[in-house]
Amino acid sequence: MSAMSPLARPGEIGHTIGNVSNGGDVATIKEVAARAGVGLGTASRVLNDRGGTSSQARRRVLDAAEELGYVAHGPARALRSTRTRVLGLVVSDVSNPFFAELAHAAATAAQEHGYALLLANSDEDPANERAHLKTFATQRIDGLMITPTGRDAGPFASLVAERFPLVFLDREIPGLDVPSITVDNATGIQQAVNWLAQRGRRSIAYVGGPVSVTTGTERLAAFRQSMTAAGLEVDETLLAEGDFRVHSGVAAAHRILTQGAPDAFLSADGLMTLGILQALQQSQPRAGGLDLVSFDDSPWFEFTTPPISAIVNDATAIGRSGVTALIALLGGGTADSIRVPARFRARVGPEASQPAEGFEPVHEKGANDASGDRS
Amino acid sequence: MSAMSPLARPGEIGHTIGNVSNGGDVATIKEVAARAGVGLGTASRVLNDRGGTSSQARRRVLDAAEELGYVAHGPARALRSTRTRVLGLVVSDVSNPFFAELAHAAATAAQEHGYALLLANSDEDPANERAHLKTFATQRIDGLMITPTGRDAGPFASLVAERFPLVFLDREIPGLDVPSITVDNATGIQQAVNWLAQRGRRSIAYVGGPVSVTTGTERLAAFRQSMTAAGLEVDETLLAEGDFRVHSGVAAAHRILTQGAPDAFLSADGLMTLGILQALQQSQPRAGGLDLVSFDDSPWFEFTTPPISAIVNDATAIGRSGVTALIALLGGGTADSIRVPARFRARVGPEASQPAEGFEPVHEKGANDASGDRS
DNA sequence: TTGTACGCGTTATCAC
DNA sequence: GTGATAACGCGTACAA
Repeated sequence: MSAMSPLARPGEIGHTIGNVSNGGDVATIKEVAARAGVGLGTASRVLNDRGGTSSQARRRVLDAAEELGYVAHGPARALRSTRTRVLGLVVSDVSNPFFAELAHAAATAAQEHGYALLLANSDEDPANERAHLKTFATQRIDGLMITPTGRDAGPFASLVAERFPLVFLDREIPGLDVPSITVDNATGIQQAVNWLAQRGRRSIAYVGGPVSVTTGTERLAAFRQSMTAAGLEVDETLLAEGDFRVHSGVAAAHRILTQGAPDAFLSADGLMTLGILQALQQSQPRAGGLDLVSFDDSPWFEFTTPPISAIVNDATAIGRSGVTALIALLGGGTADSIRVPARFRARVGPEASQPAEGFEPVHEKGANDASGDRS
Repeated sequence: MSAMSPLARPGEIGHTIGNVSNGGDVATIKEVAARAGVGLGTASRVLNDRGGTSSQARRRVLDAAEELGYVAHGPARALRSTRTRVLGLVVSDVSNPFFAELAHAAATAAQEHGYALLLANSDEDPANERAHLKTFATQRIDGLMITPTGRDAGPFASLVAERFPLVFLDREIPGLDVPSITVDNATGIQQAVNWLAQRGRRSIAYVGGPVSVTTGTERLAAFRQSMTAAGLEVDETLLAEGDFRVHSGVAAAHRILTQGAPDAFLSADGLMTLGILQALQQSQPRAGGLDLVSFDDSPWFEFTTPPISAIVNDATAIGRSGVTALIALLGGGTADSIRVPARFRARVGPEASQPAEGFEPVHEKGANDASGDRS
């Protein structure tokens, strides 16, 4: 059945995608050339828009391609050109809203540049990460974006040595000269701490990420520094190291609440924030209230008790910028590392009514424009 | 530089992934064979674990491959075998938590079966969908999973005619004989409506999805039927059609609240639920309270006012089952359509204290185990 | 401007 | 058990 199936519209995909169940009998460029009555080279030139062809031949080739439903054979093309038009994205965990938004942006941007996107989740396991890199290597992706797990340069050393197009997203590996698109952790944390300090909070608990990744270490360092700068003391018993997952937030908060009585919690990531919230519900409400601040924003932070203030981490910007940087690398150029700005979004309940000046208040009903309505 | 870069560990990916910036000088199977002192066929047989080789030759080939850092060339392999070991997933929008979880499960399952996963977002636009199918076709994916946008069989007709491995996820195209993994919309909605009825709610507003997709129509039909079965009347002014995005939930709720005074809202998807919640905050709280129920669960539903009850839509099961079905198709077998069970999770605030019997109460603090802590 | 021949890396089919 | 060799679909240098 090399004829088009009756239901298929001309120019549609369809029969051209088949390769397994059927005989893989898709029109080849050779057949297109034959039908157009031209040589193979001419057909190739026309289909790749490379000029040097008579408009007559061009017409005939395009018509033939249309009629046969020709779709270029990527693997064959890749074999010749050493380019697959496929990018790879290894993310910690797409089911984390931050990475989901990042993946959405990256996929869209890749598509805009004519690239397909292979997705994989490391789930914070270096073994998974290695396996995915191997898979991607076999697929011969043209470039790689990754949120690296761990601080080990090993898995990337050879890529760097070969100057393979590589971009780190959200995190980086210290000492490796690889373009990275990261958020401005320090400023974000600092704004949050300052805001808490202005509100009179003095005993601030901090639930950080794993020190094995830069987002873990940078945010923790920023917290310490910001506390000192604000004239507050860091109580080591109010510090916990989580793993960017919900449960670690629960556990951390429970432990902290056992050992002390903080008047605020600062969390290094959205999922742990959820965990902290769960733990808080199970504890006695503190007189004087308690502020909760999260790295990573979510639209529902507005609706909890207490409302959750956030350091807005622009995943879309990181995803898009990552693709842009990678495309530059692919073109043989260079790409600079980028620090995406973070901005603090204060949210307070109706009872605590004096807003600290200089911060964006969002507790008026309906003033929330970043409502997660994206598409 | 066909020698291994010094930093690379043996067996690591690395230089084998390079193909653009460097000369693409990766060890080929031919070089492996030469170094092992065997023929090309023997090398291929060993590297593909196809037996029929002496253990001696086997050893030599594996050693040579290790030393050269050989990684199979997927495109070349695909050219010959007509199999890419790549699956495609087109999802409505990965930044929607439901689809994010689905994508996570699908990617993991694919990896377990030795497949890579191409991801794309249709963003509910048929034009995007077509473009992605075209891209996937060019890449010669082995099989496709998709949450179809619209009811038009056109884009899939030729795939079906060719018996191309195809599975619908979450939705389906009526009249098309394609295995689908969908949730049991009817039962889920029915449980929700019954629960609301038992709580004495009589004026229930419904914010549905677009009627252009089966999740939109099925859930709406189930709502009407369940209302009737529960002895309740459907007030047409309390019905709205949204588009599965936040803003449509806001708009729908505003319109409904202008025209009537429902004592409950039922939403066909998690994002619209968020929108409804936003709208509710801007309106006068209703005496007697108001129940909010959402198709799709989220861990934070526990913490809002009012708490949000949910019809739990198991995205992980859908994603995993989709891959399983696709793998069966790839093996030349058949796959049955599956209806994943939905279960209702009631959540009520502390003030409304008489729980309806027969439903799972989750408002006790800390009883929430499905806390979104996945990885 | 056009057609032809070669080779990309791999697997499958043969004789040996 | 093993090693040549043909083919997969395509881009391109080269000849015409």
